[in-house]
Amino acid sequence: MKKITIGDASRQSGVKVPTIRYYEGIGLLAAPSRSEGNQRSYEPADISRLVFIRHARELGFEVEAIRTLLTLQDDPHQSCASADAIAKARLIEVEQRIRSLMALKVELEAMVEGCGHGRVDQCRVIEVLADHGQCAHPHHGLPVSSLSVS
Amino acid sequence: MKKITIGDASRQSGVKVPTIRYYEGIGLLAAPSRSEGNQRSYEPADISRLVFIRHARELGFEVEAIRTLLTLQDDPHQSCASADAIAKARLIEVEQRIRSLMALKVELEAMVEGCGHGRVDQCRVIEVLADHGQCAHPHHGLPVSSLSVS
DNA sequence: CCTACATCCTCTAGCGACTAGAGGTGCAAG
DNA sequence: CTTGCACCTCTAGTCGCTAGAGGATGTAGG
Repeated sequence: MKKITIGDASRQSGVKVPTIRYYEGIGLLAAPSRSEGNQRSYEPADISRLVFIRHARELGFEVEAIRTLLTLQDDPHQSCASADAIAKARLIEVEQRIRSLMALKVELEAMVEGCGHGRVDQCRVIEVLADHGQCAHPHHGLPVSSLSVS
Repeated sequence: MKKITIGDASRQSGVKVPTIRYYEGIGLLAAPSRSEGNQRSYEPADISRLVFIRHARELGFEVEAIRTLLTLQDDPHQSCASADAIAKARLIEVEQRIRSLMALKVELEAMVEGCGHGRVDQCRVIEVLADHGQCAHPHHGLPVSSLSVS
């Protein structure tokens, strides 16, 4: 048995070292055995689990959803209805988010296009922001709190 | 002059009461005058500023970008090149985010469709998550850290 | 065997943009 | 005068990490 250090686990899974420790802390990944010098030593199964987690995160699943998906994976005789429901919910979220972003895109394009590159008092960017009534769409349908840049 | 309470300011602007106080704390909104009983008393101009901020947040602008946009608005003789640049940068972000989400949508649809609604050991949702090689696309192009649900 | 140096360890604090709650005060209606 | 809501300040929590301090371990070369 060759021992997999946390650094190797990171390179093999694509999950950063501090993130692996973080996942252990929140109980997404079981605490691995330790070397004599107290260093974490992973098994190939842990790498698979990390890849699973990373992929799910890339797909935008929340940690709590991933926790559920992982317990499902651990017990393959269960019905996969929950996994299906989680994926479907995420799909709906993604579709809604795409629609919202499309509306934003239209509005941002109008702002940028309308800007005559002059002074601020003629700038459509500033103007549109100050007066929501000028929007192409009445609203974008998202609570302010739910916005993210990325 | 009728005094506008923070509650009225909230209702008129669509920004929640604690968020208004938060914006004051981070210097996005000037501290208003106070009533005898130490309660905030807003002017109509403050409401406009809050509407501006809310709209910009709805469009996904970061607080720091909004801070810049607000200083531009406060000095209308400046060139609006910065405002234009901020809006353009945001537009590019939105376009990239839409592309990423479209890729996710394709993958999630394949997962959901492939699920035979049986047991977990035949579930494509779990399977795809465990093995990134099964993805339609090699990757989604986003760092894990940049993902958000909304 | 000694020294570098990378990698590992734990722990705490910070990010952005709020949100929730505790514990207390102001104010307007009945 | 009391009820009850809206307001006040302050601290701490949310999510999913990320950064840094300060120290221990492991490995490769001399």
